[in-house]
Amino acid sequence: MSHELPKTYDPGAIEERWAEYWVKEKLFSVKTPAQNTQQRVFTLLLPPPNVTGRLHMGHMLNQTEMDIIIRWHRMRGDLTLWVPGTDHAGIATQMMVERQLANEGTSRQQLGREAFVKRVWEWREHYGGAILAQMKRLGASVDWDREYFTMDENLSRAVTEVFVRLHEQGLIYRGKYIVNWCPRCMTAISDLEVVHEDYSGKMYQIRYPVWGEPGQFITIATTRPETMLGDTAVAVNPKDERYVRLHGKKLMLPLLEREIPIIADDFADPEFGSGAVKVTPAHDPNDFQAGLRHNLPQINVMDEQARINENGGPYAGLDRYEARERILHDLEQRGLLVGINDHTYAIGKCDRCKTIVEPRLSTQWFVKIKPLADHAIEAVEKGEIVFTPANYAKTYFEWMRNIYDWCISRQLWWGHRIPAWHCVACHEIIVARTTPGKCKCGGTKLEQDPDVLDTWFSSGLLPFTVFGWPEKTRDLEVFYPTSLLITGFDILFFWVARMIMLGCHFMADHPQGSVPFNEVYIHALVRDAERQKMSKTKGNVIDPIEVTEKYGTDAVRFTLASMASPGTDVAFNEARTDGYRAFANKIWNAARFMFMYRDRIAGAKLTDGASEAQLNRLENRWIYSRFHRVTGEVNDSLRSYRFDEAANTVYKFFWGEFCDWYLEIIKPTLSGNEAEAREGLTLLGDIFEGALRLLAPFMPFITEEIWHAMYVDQAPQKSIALARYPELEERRLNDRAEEDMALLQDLIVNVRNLRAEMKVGPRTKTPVRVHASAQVQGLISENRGMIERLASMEGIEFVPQSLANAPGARSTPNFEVALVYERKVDTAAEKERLTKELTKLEAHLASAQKQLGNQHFLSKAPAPVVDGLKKQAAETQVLIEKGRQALASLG
RNA sequence: GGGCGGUUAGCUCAGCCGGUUAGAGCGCCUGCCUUACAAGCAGGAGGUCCACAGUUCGAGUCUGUGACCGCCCA
Repeated sequence: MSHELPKTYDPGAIEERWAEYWVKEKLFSVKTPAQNTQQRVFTLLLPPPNVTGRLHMGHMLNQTEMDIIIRWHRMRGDLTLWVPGTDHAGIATQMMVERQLANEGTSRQQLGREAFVKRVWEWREHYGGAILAQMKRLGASVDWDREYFTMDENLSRAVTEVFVRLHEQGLIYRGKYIVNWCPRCMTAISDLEVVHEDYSGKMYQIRYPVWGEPGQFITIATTRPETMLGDTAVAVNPKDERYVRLHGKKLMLPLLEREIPIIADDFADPEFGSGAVKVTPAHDPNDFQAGLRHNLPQINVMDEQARINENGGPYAGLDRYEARERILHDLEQRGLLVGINDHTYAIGKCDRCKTIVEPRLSTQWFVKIKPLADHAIEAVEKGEIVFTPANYAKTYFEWMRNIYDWCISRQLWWGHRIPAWHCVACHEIIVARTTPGKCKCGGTKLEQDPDVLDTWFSSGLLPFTVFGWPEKTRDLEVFYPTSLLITGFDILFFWVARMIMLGCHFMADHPQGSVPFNEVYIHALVRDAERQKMSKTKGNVIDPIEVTEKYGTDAVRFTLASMASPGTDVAFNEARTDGYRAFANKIWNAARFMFMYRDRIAGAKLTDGASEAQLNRLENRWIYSRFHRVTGEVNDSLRSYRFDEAANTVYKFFWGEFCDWYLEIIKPTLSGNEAEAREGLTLLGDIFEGALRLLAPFMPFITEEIWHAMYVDQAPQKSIALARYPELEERRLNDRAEEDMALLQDLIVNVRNLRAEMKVGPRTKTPVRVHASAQVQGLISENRGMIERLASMEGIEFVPQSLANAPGARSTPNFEVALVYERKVDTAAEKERLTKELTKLEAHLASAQKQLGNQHFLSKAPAPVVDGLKKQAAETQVLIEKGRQALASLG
């Protein structure tokens, strides 16, 4: 087996190969476990992307976080299941296919319902689920054998079952209410699917003549004058003295010249406008309520495309905005339009197509939500579900406590058809699991309700339906509740809240608890580098596949992980990705370094495990200690979903300690005595292999490639993803080694620093003088070779006298060091540097002394803080003295 | 109108339970193609932690007020 790695890291050359391998080998497939399985279980459900969707950065962030957590759990030995799937996405998909039909010069109406639905299925066969293919390429370690689609037969059956049961329990009802109506999609939509926007429009003042009292008017104000065609009253506040004399009288509705009553109702605000308000029960939710209170007729004046219908008299057939113009014109002619002023108000738009929503009276199906919400609130209050970041629980409560019934019917053709049948004879409605044969009245002509269900109705059931509910399956027993949900805050209400409500309701008797997941991790939005929301119209959308091709999947994943700190949005910055590609390249070259020595040293092996004998060397004790400390930190960070911390910790360790220091230190060992070189290389292999496992959840591709290459014959597992994740081993921690190493690094950096300042050429080796305690001298002597090489120097002379005022010297609390070099120090520059440093030190000492002089501090602050400050003050004092001497000696 | 979040280096962001001299990446400056890596190495500059007031022995961190930016809900 050849271990030649190309000189430059080329992600394109390795990633596709491993991505295919993982899928082909079914490495992440999980079979239904046997009855007696004791393994800890970790389950995650992929928030199903729309079947119409293309992968965007938000998905990639979401999936990266999930994959890191999943790979981490799997490597920790859990039975780890990640279930993928897609959502049929009612409106979105229907729109997509309708657009296609329009291009072909036809329409769904011309096709008819059955043919249209068939057409959508065909569309799905050809184009659906592109996103899952992209996920495969990105290496998401999901169980592809369990892939679902929300319209699958079994899932659809479960949807019917849920609908019927809720109906039986009185939690689903049908009725005529004001709903948000999208005139373009020609369907009702839920409150959540309406986005509110400020709109600079006009407010119109219109006079309504008092019936039978010529010359008397009430003036009302409205932003939607066209709805006056449906007015069935005008309301005034009962306490409003201006109108007391008109109570019980009637008005003439202008244009249609209909008689409408004046009603007294608190909802008319005396402070607003004239204090009188028109009441249109069929086209405004507040008016609808008022209409019910006063028994007013409801006159619907618009059809499903928001054109004025036959109730609009002469305006019938006009679009709502044409009608507005005509009505204003006619009112003006009659002298009834008495004012127009600018007015900014909120309008609702359809989330999907941005058409202005029309509140409209129509018959729909609703879920009575309060009983469901109560349990869902309780589950979070009791801590059965924990939110991270915690403040999202507050947002959740806020919404759940002010929740309205959920309109679940949609006037679409693509989706789960409502399992209700209407008897043509007696209009009875029969809700049933299967098509009923006949009605109670004996009628056999039954027509299924034409509506389909809100897409979120079915996705809200997924945590249990993907495991076979309503059957009592073994999967359900083992995998429900899922362990964690990772998702964006944008679907907190759409999806997360609904899953909790439906899970708590339908899984109430589940032995492991009814909640659909025990934890929810909410991540932020991915924005562009300028913090702008990515959008097609702005043209600032970063295509994850494109950046992936440019920098490699591992680099993009690492970027997202390292920027995913909770609470703030991710401003995706390609410069960062470029930096992490460099990191991947660093890992790559460190591996090449290791393989180079394996080829060079006779009989060398990388995977024999570490030799304890090697631990007599400081650098080895140090790197083991560091590795285990870092391992502990990474595990802690992942436990609390601090992907950013985990990524940064592992990055700093690998690059800043392992590569920059350790590899440099061991070079002579590796090219020296053969036996020692062999041992040294084995130890290097041990550390490297551990580091690869530590990195694997973040960068699965490059670690997989190098890991396999480390084994001469065959790796112990089919994938590094199946190896064990590193765990902190206390016995490897070595404070002493870390302190000693820190001191030596400090010495080396100081010498490098002096060399740079005195402009010593890189090839010139300089001797140094060191003044230090006997103990420190011992440490330096033992590691003389390392120090000389890394600091490009030759010869260390220990001197008894202080070097503080020697030219070109550096002082630290542990040692003083000076270069022996004939070139003169740049006196002016050195003076400046010393002065600056002294100022800093003095300020610091002053503040330390002030605190130490404070009795309250001494008595109240914890001992380690006081001792630390004392030690530090003493050291600072010494450094100041040395600095002053040095400054004085410069003249 | 109600609620939530943010403001730290030129840029993008960390900074955990208040505790020693506030960190990283990118960018910038200086010197190096040192046989793993120039996508690199070594060294360096760069901060009134938005403002004010308070709590505290001690505040980037906690509290209040204000300014600015953003988000969600109505």
